[in-house]
Amino acid sequence: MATLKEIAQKAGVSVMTVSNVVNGKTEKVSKETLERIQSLIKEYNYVPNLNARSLVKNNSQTIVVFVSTFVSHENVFKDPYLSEFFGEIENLIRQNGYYVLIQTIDAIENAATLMKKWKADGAVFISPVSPEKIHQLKQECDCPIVFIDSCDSEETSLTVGINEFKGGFIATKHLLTLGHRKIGIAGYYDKKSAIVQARYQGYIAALKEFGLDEKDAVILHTVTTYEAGLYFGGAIANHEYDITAVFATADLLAIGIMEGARRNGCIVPRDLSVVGFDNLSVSQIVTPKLTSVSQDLKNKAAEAVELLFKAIRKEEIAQPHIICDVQLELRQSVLERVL
Amino acid sequence: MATLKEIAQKAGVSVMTVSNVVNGKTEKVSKETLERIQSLIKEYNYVPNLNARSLVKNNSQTIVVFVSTFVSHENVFKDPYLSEFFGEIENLIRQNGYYVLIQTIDAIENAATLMKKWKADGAVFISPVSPEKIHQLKQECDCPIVFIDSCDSEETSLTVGINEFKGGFIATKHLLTLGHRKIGIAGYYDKKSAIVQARYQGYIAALKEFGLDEKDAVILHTVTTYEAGLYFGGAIANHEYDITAVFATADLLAIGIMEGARRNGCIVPRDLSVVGFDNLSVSQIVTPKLTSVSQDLKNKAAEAVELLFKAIRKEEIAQPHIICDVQLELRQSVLERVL
DNA sequence: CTGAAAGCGCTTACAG
DNA sequence: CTGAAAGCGCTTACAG
Repeated sequence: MATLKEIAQKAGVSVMTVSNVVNGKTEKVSKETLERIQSLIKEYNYVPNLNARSLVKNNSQTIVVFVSTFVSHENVFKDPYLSEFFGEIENLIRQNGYYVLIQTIDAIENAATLMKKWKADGAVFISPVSPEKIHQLKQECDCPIVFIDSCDSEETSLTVGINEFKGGFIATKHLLTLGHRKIGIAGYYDKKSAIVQARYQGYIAALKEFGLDEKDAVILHTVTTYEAGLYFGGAIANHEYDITAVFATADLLAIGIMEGARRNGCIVPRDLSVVGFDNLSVSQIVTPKLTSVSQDLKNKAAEAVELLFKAIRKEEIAQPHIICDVQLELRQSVLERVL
Repeated sequence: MATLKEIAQKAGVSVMTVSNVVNGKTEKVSKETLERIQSLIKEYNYVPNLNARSLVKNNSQTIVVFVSTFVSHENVFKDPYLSEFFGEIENLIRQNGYYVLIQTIDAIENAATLMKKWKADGAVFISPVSPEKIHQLKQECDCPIVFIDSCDSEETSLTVGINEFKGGFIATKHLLTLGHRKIGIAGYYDKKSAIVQARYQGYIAALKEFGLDEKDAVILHTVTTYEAGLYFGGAIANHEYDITAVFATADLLAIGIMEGARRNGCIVPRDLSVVGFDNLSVSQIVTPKLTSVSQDLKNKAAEAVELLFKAIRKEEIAQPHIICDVQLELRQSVLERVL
């Protein structure tokens, strides 16, 4: 492997001059020297050693993308939402001329060490992190970090999320508008999860707008998997819940509910209307196609990366907490309720 | 940020001694010194600078995972197969104590430069690479590289693939065994793609085993998308092809075919049997559930990573070309053909 | 426009 | 068991 020094010797110039042309500071170099060096670089196939550069510059052109395996200790890239979002993030970081180091972690504690080891210029956490952990991470790290789908109101935290409240609201309102009055909400109802809480609040707000209230809420507490959906779909079909529609806080859960209901003789949307959340591409493939709350992943990723690079460039950040819009994708899993 | 030097000063020892304890060479250090240094490391929260270490060791504990955007310039992580496989690979590399740098590339030419810049210890290409490109990459790089789903017979190339021939064979044989004699094969029939060729050869071999031959083959030439499937499903329903079953070389295509056929009054599996390829998790969610050729992604990833690290450790490699087994997941999209 | 030199933080023989 | 010193390949003031 050729080094700066070798190229400099062949060219009969100093190392510094070669360094300058490698880094595009060509205004400091005479035309002849420039050309001579450039052809030498080509000839010897010179590639700068990033480790050496990073050592002196004390950075690394690297962004670490963290994804947690807290919940499932499975392969997190099986999750289509996470994979697709990661793809968008990777794309944008690369376009900014940075490298992406991907790291799945089971304990947030290791994250800070990793960033320091690498002299990372920034980091993105694409799975939710609690406010306490966010606080801790900010203490330990000196590089900017953007947190996705995490709730933290501190001015100095950078977060990008979606309007969870609105998601719950428009899903429920859609069902109400079509005449449904007995509407369940299915999901992992965890008081600690701000995300789920917000969706639930949106659900309640919609109910209230139609003269119902909290005691009309029907909560189907469950993990958000296809299999759980099968179970609850069956339960609904067997009238264990008195509802004509259900808002599932995850598409896979919704799809499971549709299938579970069908297996028990309850046809969606004729007998039961279903709205999902996430608008996974699979929701367009199942029968009936699933009506779902959709987020614009491309936009969300763009906001996150923009926020990150603004912070890296030490620009002023007017709005450190970005909330992306959601909308309802109308498809075939919802039908008017004839009263 | 604390450095070795600082810790050494506080401890009243040389830099080398601290380096030794950081690297676990504790047998060279007296117990008291060891403990003193360890507590200092903790107190000052010392984290070694990987860039400095890499510079002197001329490696980086880093594996680059390349995924190409040749075909679609879209977000490649939308592809569930690729995402899941990447997740498995990432998992295993990390468990081996290495870091993974992910890089999507549109031109293979950039790959070699990147590996050199980073002093990568190894690389994995998770999308197919042509034999010529493989040859070129091996010339330019000095680190081991494992190629997934790529065909190259050179002794010095490391490849991990699946038994594509068997995949085509068992899918077709399954249909034949159930009485089907007019069986189409749907996929991107590209003479240059060894993968597709092998599946096609398996299809033909199965036909021959049942007294049919190449002229009984019905090729539905198409890109392997859901939308294309919709079209061909419709075409089949409208008798544009004289077939009672179809082997689709991709699940999404197969699912599209089922839906396209259904929309045109042709019910799967009653009127048409369908076999897919890849066994994506979505194939278990659609109605009817899709019978599909399945590969063991976990095993494939394990083989790839084992091969890579064997090469990195310079162990002898008995078998540089690994072909993983496939099997047929029987579900609901195939029915016996009553003659 | 170009050069000589210091230094980034680490590891590694070599010597004691 | 411990240390002094060289060196990895680069960048960056500083000087001319």
